[in-house]
Amino acid sequence: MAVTIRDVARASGVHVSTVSRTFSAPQLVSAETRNRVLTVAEELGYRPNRAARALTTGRTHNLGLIVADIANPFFPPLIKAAQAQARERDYHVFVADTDEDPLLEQELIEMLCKQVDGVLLCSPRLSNRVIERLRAQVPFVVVNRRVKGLSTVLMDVGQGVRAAVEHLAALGHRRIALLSGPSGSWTSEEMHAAATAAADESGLELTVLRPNEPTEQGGLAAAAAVAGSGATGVLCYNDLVALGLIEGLHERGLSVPGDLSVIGVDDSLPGRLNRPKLTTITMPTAAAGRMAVDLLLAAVNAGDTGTPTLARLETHLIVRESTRAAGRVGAPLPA
Amino acid sequence: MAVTIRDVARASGVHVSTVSRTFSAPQLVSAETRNRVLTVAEELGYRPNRAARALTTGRTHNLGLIVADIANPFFPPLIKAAQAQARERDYHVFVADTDEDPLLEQELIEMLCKQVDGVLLCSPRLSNRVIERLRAQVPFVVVNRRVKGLSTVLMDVGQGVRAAVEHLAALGHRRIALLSGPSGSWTSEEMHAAATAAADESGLELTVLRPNEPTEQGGLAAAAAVAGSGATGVLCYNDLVALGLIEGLHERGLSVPGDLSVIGVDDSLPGRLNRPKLTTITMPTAAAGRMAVDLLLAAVNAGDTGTPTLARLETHLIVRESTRAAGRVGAPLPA
DNA sequence: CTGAAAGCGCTAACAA
DNA sequence: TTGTTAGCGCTTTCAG
Repeated sequence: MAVTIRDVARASGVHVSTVSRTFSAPQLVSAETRNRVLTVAEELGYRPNRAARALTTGRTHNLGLIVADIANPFFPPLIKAAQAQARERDYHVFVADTDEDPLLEQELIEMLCKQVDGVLLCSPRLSNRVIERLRAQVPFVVVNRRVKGLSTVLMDVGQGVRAAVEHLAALGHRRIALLSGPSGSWTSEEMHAAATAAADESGLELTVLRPNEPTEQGGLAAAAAVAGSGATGVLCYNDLVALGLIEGLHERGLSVPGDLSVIGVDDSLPGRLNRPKLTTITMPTAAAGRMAVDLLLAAVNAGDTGTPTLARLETHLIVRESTRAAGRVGAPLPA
Repeated sequence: MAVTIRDVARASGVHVSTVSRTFSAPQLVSAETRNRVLTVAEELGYRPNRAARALTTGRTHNLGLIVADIANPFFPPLIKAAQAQARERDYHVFVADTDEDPLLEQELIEMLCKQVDGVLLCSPRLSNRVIERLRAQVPFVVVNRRVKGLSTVLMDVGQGVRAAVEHLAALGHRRIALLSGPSGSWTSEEMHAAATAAADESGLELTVLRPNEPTEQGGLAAAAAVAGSGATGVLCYNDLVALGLIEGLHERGLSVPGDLSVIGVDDSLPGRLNRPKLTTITMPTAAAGRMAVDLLLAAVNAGDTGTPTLARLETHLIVRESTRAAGRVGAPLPA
């Protein structure tokens, strides 16, 4: 086995508790001994064993990050930002993928919770009831979902959706469609509510098509329904769905933005690289990841006494090339 | 604090060691007591504390997974597969992102190694020397890099590269370019070697442009050089670079596949969704992730006695829409 | 088959 | 400022 605190104590001629202090409360140790211990520790390649430390302190310095699908391009920037932020705070993060399965999600939380100080739940599919039961075991922070009493990071997709609907209206579209996401998705509900209200205000006719898988297949599968709906502008649950839809429309001889305008959500890499470049709603995933970690750490440190924080992050419409004035095939791109 | 083994022991009227056995060596406990303990444990919601267990057994049942950039679409499928496989084996995985920084990579390994039974290094940028020093601390398995004495999963990109070069030759291209990747990348070296050999065999003139950032920016930045090179066929380090290159070529009024044929590597989501759909070399990332976990677990269980395994996974050329016969603008797609 | 006891590596009172 | 002493939750001999 590796070098322990005892080896360092022996080699530097002090008691283990002094070595311990050197690392966890350096100011309680004289500069002289501290330096000696540090030198010896360095020479021996000593690293405190965090698992052992966790046993006495009750703090593992680990976080759990649970996402529905790592391969969905929405998540990687969030994961990346979260683990970077965590590392900055001297925390490590377990990443687990639920495959969009609520049961697996719950099981993962229960498996992980003994090993972490807190869990970050991203767009969870779990029912609020279950989440509230689980929170007795471990602090949670939730991203893109509202759970009473929990700190939350929300990406205010409604904002972007309103802008998107207005954008479509300004381009002269009269009938629009919304390809919503999986049931249980907070984001999808928000989009629905915002789109309904905004369509109403702009006097647009809105068709809601749902539910759809949050993948390119979902979009592809919805192409027929969209084509049959008479809508000329489509707002999709995410970029992948939008891209799949464009593909499916293409197969039917319909062009984007020539025949239909399509808008995605996420501002993901595939959308940015697509041709036509996808008009989309930004989701500040990296910022959300960082913020969620900070809120989680705050919750961890506050114990049960802390008041939950609600962070609302702005989203924006980014107009690119997949939207265009209605009914004028070949018309120039909007300025 | 949560419910411990002691609570279960008390509530079921047995000694803690019996409870312990019930979970870690059930066959040593009579069916009757076992059931009683299990029932009580269930009722109390008891979960063994893995950190405490690790202290005595020396096994954390955790793995570390270190990648250069989570946001690079090459990695998410690998991460997803690895953590799924690990969970299957009752392991959890820490995911850490090095931002392509060798120093950070080393630091992460050292921070993590006390908490994990083994580390999965994906396309590491670390020098072999450092890796060999570190392996004294913790078992490693390496993906897409050869390190003497370590179990390794290699995606045999050379195979795909040869097919790609032959494909280009068959399409009538005479001058081709290779946009290689970052220095220190094993994959890039392999591509270089294979491309050189294959170009030679096919009588093609090969220009190597390097190094390039493994991102769309890298491809974008290389567009001028590619345009100036006189090559009509380009093989890129990965799909992102290829997509960036296509973009940059476009800005210069050059079309793909009309004027130039472009091939990527990875078969990533953005490449599949791009228009033209990218001709690319598959990288079996999911299979690699699963296999790497199994090799790592084997190494963990074998201790120092095990012989390292070398797994070579096949790669293939997938011809899609970004390649076309040379010099015949507007010619039909190849069958 | 079960209990007792020691100890994994570390921290946290408490004394000195 | 440092050493002493007790554990944290669990496994693992060793007896019984």
